[in-house]
Amino acid sequence: MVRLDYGFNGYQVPPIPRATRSARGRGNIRKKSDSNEMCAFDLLTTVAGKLLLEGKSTLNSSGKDRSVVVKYTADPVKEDEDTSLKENKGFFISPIVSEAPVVNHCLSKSTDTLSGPASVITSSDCSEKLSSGERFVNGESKVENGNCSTKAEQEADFSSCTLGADSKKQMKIDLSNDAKISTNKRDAICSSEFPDLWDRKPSMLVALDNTVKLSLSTDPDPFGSFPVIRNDVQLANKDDDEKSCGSIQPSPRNKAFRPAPRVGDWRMRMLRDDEGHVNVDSETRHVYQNRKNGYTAERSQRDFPIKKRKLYYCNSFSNSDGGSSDGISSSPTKDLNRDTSGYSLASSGARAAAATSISKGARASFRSSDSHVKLKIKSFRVPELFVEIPENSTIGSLKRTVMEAVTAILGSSLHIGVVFQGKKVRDDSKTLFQAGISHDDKLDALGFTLEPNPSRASQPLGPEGRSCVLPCETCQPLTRCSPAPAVIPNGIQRGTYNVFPDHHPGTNLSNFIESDHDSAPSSPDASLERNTADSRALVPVAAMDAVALAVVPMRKPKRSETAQRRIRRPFSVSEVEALVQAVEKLGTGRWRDVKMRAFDIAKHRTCVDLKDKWKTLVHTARISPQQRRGEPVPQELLDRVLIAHAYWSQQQARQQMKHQSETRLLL
DNA sequence: TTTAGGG
DNA sequence: CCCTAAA
Repeated sequence: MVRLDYGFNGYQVPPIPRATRSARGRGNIRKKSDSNEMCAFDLLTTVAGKLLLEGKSTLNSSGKDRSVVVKYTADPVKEDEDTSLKENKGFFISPIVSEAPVVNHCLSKSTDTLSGPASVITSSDCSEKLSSGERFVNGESKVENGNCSTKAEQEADFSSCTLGADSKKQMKIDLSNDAKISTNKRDAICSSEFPDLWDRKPSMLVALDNTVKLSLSTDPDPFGSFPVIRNDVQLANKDDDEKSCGSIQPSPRNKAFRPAPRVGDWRMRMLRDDEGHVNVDSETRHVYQNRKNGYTAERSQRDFPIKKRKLYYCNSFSNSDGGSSDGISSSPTKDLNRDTSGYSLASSGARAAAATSISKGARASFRSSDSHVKLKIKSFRVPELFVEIPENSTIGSLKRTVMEAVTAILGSSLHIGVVFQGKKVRDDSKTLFQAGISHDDKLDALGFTLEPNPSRASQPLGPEGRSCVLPCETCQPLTRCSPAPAVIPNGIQRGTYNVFPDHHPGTNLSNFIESDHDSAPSSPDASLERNTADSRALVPVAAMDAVALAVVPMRKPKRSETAQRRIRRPFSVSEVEALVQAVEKLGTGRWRDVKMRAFDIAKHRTCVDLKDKWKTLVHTARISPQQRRGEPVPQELLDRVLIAHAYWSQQQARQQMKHQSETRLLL
C-alpha cells in the first residue's frame, strides 16, 4: 500500500491486480450475505401483505420524504397455524414524518361533487383551482346498509365515514383527525341494488373474499391465511412533480392540509386490495425460493425489479371467462366479509357492495356548468405484484424491495387507458365531448385502466411461464364497474396517458437505502412507528376505496421481450457525496470497488451506474451552474469531483507512461 | 463480470 | 440509462 501525498490524503494507489481483487471482493460479498441478519419473523417466500402508498405520490421527484414501512401484526387467534406469521403484514409507503402532506379526504364541499365512502380524491379536488373557495373540512359521513354510495349526506365534506351500522364486530378505523370508519359484516355494505353489474362469473379474487379479511385490531383474522397484497398508491402527475394532496391520511397527527400547488394537477390514487389467494400463493411460492444459497438476499433484491424478472405483476384473475373486472372491485369487499360462511354468498355480497358503490360513485360524476367534466377517481388498482425475498433478509431490505417493486410498476410500466361504455377509447385526440363522456348519465360507463407500457409489456410470468396476463378483453366488462370518479384535470382531454409521464418522478429509493445504510432505524422507522397505528387504520379505508374502485389493471398478453428500461433514479446528494468520496479514495476505473465501498447496499446502483454518474458529475462540474439541471449538487462536491478527476486522470496517464517506458525497455 | 465509451 | 466491445 502506498499512500500518496499528492492531492488527497487518503488516496490509495495500489491498484490490486484484477484477479486478486475480484477474488477478494467476491469473498467479501459472500460473507456479507451469509451474515445477513435474521429477521425476527419469517417473511418467507413472499411479501404478503398490503401495500399501501399514501401521502405524497411516490412518483414525485421528491421521493425523499417517504419511506416504506413494514407492519406486522401478530394474530393471536391464528397463532397455532403456521401461516399466522405470514399474515397481517403490511407495507406502507408513507411520508416521512411531518412531511406528510395530507388531508384525508379532499372532498370538496360543493354539492356537485359526490364521493363514495372512503373515497379518495384526485387531482383537481385538491387543486387550487377547483378548490378555490372550497374547503376541505372534516365532516362525517355514514354509509349504511346497502348504501355505499353517495347520498345527500355525503355531499357534505367529511373525513370519515361509517359503514355498516350493526354488527358485533364493528371495526373502527381512524382515517385521520377524527375520522372513523366502522364497518362490519359484508351484509352491512352489500347492496342488491345493482346486482346486474355483477352477473359475471366470480373470479378468484371474489373467491378470496371468503378468506381475506379486513385487518383491524378487532378483527381476529385479518387476512385469513393467504398472502395478501394490498396497496394503495397515490400517483401524482404534476407539472412540477410537486407535492400533492388528497391522500389518505394515516396519521391523525398530520392535520396540516397541503393544497396542491398547481392547477390542473392530475393525481389519482391507486388502490389495490387483497389479491392473494390460495392458489396463487402455493403456485408462486416456489418462485420465491432461492436458487442458490449464495444467491440470496443481495442478489435477488438487486435484480429484483427489472431485468431479472423477479418482480412481476399480474392479475390474479383467473380470467376464466366472461372477463372479470372483479379483481378490482371485489377486493375491498373481501375485507368486509367477516362471514366466511358461504363462498357464493360472500361473493355475491361483495359484488353487490362493489356494484353499489361503484354505480353510485359514478353518479358522483357530474358535469359542471363550465363544460368541464368532473370525475373523481377514487382509486386505481395497481397490478398485482410479487416480491421475492429471502427469509433471512432484513426488514430494511424488505422495505426496499417492496419499494422498488412498487416504484418499478408505478414509475415505468403503466399508463392509463380509458374505457367508456365498454370500449376502449384509444383516440387520444378525441375530446371528451366527442367521445360522449360529457353526459352525466353516461359517466358511470367511464372507466380507467392501468395498463402496462406497451414497450415493456412482457413481463416475466411465473416460473413455469405461468401466465398472469390478463386478457385485454377483460377490460371490457370492467367498464361498468370502473366508474373511476375523479375530477378531471384540464389536461385529460389531451390524452390520458400523459398522466404518467415517463420521467417518473424520481422515485428516489436512495433514502431507504441510505437510511438503511445508516443502519439507524432513524427517520423512516420513526415515521413508521408513528404511522403504524394509523396505517392500520388505513386498511379499512383502502378496502372501502377498493369497493368503489373502478379501474381494472390489465396487461397486454404479449409483447416483445423488450427489456424494460430501468426506472430513473436520480442520485441524491448524499449518494453523490458517497460516490465522490469513494472515487477520491479509489480512483476512477475501479468502479466495482467503488460500488462495494459506497454502494454495497444500494442494489440498484451498478458499477456502470456509478461510472456513468461520475461521468455526468464531471460534466456537471464543468458547466455553468445555470446549465445544470436536476437536484443541485453542492459546489463543494463538484469541486472535489474535478480535483479527483484531474488527479486520477493524471495518475492514469502516468501509469500509461510508465507502462510504455517499461515495454520500451523490454524491447 | 467489469471497464470504458459511445449513444 | 442503455448497449457493447474488450478484457
